[in-house]
Amino acid sequence: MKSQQRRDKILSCAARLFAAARYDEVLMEDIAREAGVAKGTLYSHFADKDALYFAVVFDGISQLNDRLRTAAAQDRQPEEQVRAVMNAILSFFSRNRVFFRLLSMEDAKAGPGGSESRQRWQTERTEQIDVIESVLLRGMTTGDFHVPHPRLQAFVLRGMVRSVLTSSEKLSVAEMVDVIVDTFLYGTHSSTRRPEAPAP
Amino acid sequence: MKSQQRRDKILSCAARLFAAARYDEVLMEDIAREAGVAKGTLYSHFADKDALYFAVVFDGISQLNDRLRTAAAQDRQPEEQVRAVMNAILSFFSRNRVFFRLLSMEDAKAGPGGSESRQRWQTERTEQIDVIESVLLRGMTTGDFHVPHPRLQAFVLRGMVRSVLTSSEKLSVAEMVDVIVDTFLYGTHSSTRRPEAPAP
DNA sequence: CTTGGCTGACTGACCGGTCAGTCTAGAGCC
DNA sequence: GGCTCTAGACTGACCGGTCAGTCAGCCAAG
Repeated sequence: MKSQQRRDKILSCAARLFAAARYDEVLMEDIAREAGVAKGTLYSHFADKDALYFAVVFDGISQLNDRLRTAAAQDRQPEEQVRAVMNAILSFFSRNRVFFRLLSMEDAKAGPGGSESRQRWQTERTEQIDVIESVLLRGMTTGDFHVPHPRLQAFVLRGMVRSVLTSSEKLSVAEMVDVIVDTFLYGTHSSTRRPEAPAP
Repeated sequence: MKSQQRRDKILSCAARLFAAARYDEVLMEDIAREAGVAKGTLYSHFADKDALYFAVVFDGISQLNDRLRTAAAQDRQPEEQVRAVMNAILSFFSRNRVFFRLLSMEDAKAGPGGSESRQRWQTERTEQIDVIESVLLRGMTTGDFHVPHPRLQAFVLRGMVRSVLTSSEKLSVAEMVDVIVDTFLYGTHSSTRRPEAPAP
């Protein structure tokens, strides 16, 4: 087995374990056993436990951000663009529940304080907000959206993904996208009229 | 100093420390020093580190849930009730940033698996959703709201609090409530008309 | 004097990290 | 092809620091 494959195997096993238990409950030995290598081998790929942990986390968020950027890059009608972005995040996470837990946990920890890794995390997360915000801003310039606090509402929109995935309601990705976009764009007050659903 | 006071002091110091660092980075000795007691004393109030940790967490969520229930109990117009509920959560968290971090972190960990504590956590969190959902349902019976997925959208509404607090935008609690309620009820699409703001 | 809570030095399990030894792939040579 | 040699990746027993939890003694209050 090639070195790269081995490294990937370690990363994916570590991801599973870190998502399932507290940092200090996950032993380097467990990761090694799970990945089918010796403990020492972990240290020839990663400097220490922390480095391995963050390698996992950054692996996840990079994949996600790539998809996000791609989805936002296509130019379409603003509403469709919001849909595309939400769809990108939701389908990534529902394919990779492990990363959903992992990134959620990391997110909860993130704060003003900061090691180097913590700062890089901040950067990557901010980039997501930038992307979402830019979609909202574009919707404003076309006159489609009315978004008085674009940045804040970008946070809200991103947060909706987490909320929907956290609820244990069983919906398809498409349905989740619908609920989010519908709620975010058209609200839940009866006075707001949303587009008619196509007749059956 | 009375035993109860001492216990409370331990709890509040532990809360601060657990919010600021990873579980395994917080030493029982640190908590003791901070609280001005000896390490042994911790063990006369709490069975072990885990018990202390969960005491902190449940202390926080109980306080929050009390306020939430109270806020939802008053009967007013549906929109005002949503405002009141959001206001309760937001003002609690902005007064107790520590609990915000702590509960967010715990939330990210929560999942299907479960020790006894984890299950109790699940119960308390579910209660919040029940309260919020009931407010939405009531809004539907009065015809004010249009909420096709009440439970899911209760999750969304609760999640908005986190999103807004996570964004580092500096807003007052009242402003945050406005943004949340406005977005949730009236959406961000230009076709939706929200009530006129009162003239200056 | 007794009691009950507090103290903090102490213990030992535990686990991150190391490194001397082993194994393997493949280069170089006959 | 077959043989040897070497680099460097892998192994896992071991080490040593760390820290949760204990408990013998202390002290203050009744």
